[in-house]
Amino acid sequence: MSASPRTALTDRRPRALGRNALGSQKRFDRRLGEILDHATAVFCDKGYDAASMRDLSRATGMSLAGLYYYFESKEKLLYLIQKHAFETILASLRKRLEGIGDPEQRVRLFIQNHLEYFLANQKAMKVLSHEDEALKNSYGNEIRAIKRVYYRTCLGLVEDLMHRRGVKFSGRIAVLSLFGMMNWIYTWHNPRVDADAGALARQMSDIFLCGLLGAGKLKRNSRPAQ
Amino acid sequence: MSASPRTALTDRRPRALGRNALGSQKRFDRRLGEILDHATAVFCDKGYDAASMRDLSRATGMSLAGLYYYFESKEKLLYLIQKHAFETILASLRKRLEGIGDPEQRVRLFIQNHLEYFLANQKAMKVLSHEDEALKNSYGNEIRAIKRVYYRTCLGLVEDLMHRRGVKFSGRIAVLSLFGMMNWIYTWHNPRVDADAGALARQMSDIFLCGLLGAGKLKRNSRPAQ
Amino acid sequence: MSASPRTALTDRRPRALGRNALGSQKRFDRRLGEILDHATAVFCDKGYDAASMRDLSRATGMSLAGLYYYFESKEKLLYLIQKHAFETILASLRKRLEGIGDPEQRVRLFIQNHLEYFLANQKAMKVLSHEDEALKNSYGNEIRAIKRVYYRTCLGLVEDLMHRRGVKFSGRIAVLSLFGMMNWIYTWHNPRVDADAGALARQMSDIFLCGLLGAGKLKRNSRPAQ
Amino acid sequence: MSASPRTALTDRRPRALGRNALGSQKRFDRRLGEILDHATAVFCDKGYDAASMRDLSRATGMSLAGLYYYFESKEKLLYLIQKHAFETILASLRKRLEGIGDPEQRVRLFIQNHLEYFLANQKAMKVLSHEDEALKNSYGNEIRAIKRVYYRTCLGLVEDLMHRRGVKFSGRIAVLSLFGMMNWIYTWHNPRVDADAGALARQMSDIFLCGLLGAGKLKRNSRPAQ
DNA sequence: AATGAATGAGGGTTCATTCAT
DNA sequence: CATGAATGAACCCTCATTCAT
Repeated sequence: MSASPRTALTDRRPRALGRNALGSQKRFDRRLGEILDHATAVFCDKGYDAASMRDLSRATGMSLAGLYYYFESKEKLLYLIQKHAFETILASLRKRLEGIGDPEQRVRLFIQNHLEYFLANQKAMKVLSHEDEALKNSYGNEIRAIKRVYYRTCLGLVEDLMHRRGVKFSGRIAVLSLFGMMNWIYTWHNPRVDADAGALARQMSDIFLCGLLGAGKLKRNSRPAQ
Repeated sequence: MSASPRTALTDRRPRALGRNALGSQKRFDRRLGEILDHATAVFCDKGYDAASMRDLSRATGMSLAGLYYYFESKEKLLYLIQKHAFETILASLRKRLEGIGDPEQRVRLFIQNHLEYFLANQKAMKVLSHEDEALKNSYGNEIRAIKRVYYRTCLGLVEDLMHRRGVKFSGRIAVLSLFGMMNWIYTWHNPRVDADAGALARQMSDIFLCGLLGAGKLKRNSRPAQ
Repeated sequence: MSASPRTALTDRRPRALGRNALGSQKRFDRRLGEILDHATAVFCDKGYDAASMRDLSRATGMSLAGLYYYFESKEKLLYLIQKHAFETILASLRKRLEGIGDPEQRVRLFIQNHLEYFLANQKAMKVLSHEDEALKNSYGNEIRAIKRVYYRTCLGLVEDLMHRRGVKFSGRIAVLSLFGMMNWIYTWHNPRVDADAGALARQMSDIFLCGLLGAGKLKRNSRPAQ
Repeated sequence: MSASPRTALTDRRPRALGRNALGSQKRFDRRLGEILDHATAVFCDKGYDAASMRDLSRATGMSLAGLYYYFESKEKLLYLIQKHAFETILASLRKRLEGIGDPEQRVRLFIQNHLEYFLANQKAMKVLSHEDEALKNSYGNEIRAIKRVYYRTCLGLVEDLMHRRGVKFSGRIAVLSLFGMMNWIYTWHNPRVDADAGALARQMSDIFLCGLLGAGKLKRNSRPAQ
């Protein structure tokens, strides 16, 4: 995570920056990214609620009070982790979809993008999937808003495809089933045993697309449930 | 939710209970079941780690110390909830599978059984799905053992079906994808908006079965991963 | 302990006794003695404060509430144990001193009586020695009163002896040193390794008597402290 | 009471402390020593088991949580108190024995050292004597190891003396009787009534030495028990 | 830029005890 | 004669967070 571009994850710089402003800001963000990485690992292992700031202090090698120089609360840490993951995956998706016209290809691309990021950032994605309800109030609202955008993007792709193929099926059920297939991975994927992101994406795409297109041609599913 | 046999709970009580009247045993189990139900709701809402015994005390209307008369620890509560859910769903599955021979029907039945129980006991099933790693040591091992049995049952059904249809696909990926589709439901299902268990089961079965059988006939999936 | 004579250890019989009164009282006292024995063992092993009524319940095989039929409180249990021990040892001492005139023999007899009871009732005596300050208020006062009688008895014997031999030494220091020697035994005596009560009594008597009579003839101890 | 080296306490703190300023270390140790002193008083008055961390919080004027910044557990507190007492008394003993050759003088010096420390640190010594079994596992083992060294030192002095004087007596019984005499003091010594350490040491030394040397010349004790 | 020291609130759990039966 | 069920108070300990430095 710390390697990816990150621009001003937080604006909570405590005091006016002198002539060294730019370098200082950069250093701040680098340190912050490192902490975020450690926090991701700890939240992944113990769960957000069970993880303590002391665990984080130990993991980062930074003092308890030092952490609060970078983050105003434990909640904010989770918020930053989740926001960063969502924004990165969304940005990557948008770039990849540019110039791709074929609706099936676009859905396959969505799945591939999701799984590649998922397996390359398993810990962050587990935290994203598992700590879905941990954030309350404005932090939570902001994350939920991004999530909705992501969901709707997928829904658009799927409905596009169904429309082109003359298939009738509940887009909501289809998309949420797809997310289930993909996000559940964090509960079982073992890198030493299971296929890599490319193979996994192909298999899940095949199941999902054959399933959706096949099911959509059966009589009973021809009226989409709301 | 009906209670587990009393013997499981007696360890921490001052002395072994010998000659309980039958009525007393029944009353004990009824009270125990009520508490378990409240605990399920609380664990569902706040998550196991974030839920406190004081929350439970409030929810049940029983004193904090009173709870410990029925349960020796918070962990044991979660254990009993998860064990009960798994055992009930497994027992129901076995009964339903009796006398059904058609492999596709058997897979459909598995899905239907899972979703019916899932939606009829949403809170318990969220606790089962979401608190998968919360239990440690022997409690955790016991639950994981039941879970493995359940997983293997499903794997058997799916592999049976693939074999009959001459389909090649990784059974592991197929089954885990199916579980993902189904278990993810707890994150989105809204009884006022979404279809009921029967309809949902039909739709997911269609996607999964069309998907699996279709995908299994594509060239690239003809060699099962690992 | 239950084998020794015990007359109405408690008068807390809950209701009027019918025609079966005497037998009932006997049965009550027998049961009570059994419980007292178990309590002695538990207090000895864990210490009075660390021992819980649940420990006692377990040890006696009686329900928690059942214990309270025999004893009104945990404190009363300790009180009864200590009182019984002191009264028994005092009664035995008085009997043995009857008809013995020689002052040295009388002191030796005191030591022998103390150590015989100590080793025959090690657990009770550890509870007596170690939980010296655990009892408060009236229970504590009563025990302290018996203890004072016991102490003064010993002091009388020792001062008698010193007087006869023309020895000057602080009786208080002498007697309290003797009690220290004897009571400390509970911290080290191992029945499989150490001598029995008779031998031990002889050795301690020799040390104490030679010591007191020898020391009392040195110049510097000839003015007793206070 | 001076504090133990900080390293012993750092385990539970969020991260290993590296570059503490020397002044900081000193301040920490001073505070730690103050708390240890208060804890000693509280453990002395109520007993280790009956004393609560809240009692300590009250006695020190520090918050409950604040105490845990200095000590990781109640048990560790007792451990530090006992260890400090034993190590101080042992160090003092070794210094005093240097250059003293006469066996009798060496035993007298042992007694004097013990009683001087005992009366100068009555509370700590009561905690040492009375809470002998409270510490379990590794803490307990460590304290027991120091205690054994102390015991054997004394045994060596006493056996030396007996050998020089041609006296036969069980060294074990002699030494343990001496410890009994001395350690029992915490149950009765009243500074306003009783002699000071010097006088007490002289009296006890006289009793013990006259006793041992006298008893060792009586016929019956000429074969040492075990 | 980061820390040591400290805290109020709350965590899970156990306590001695009671009372209707 | 003895119990099962229940409780308020207290237990030891950890939490996220702050603030002077």
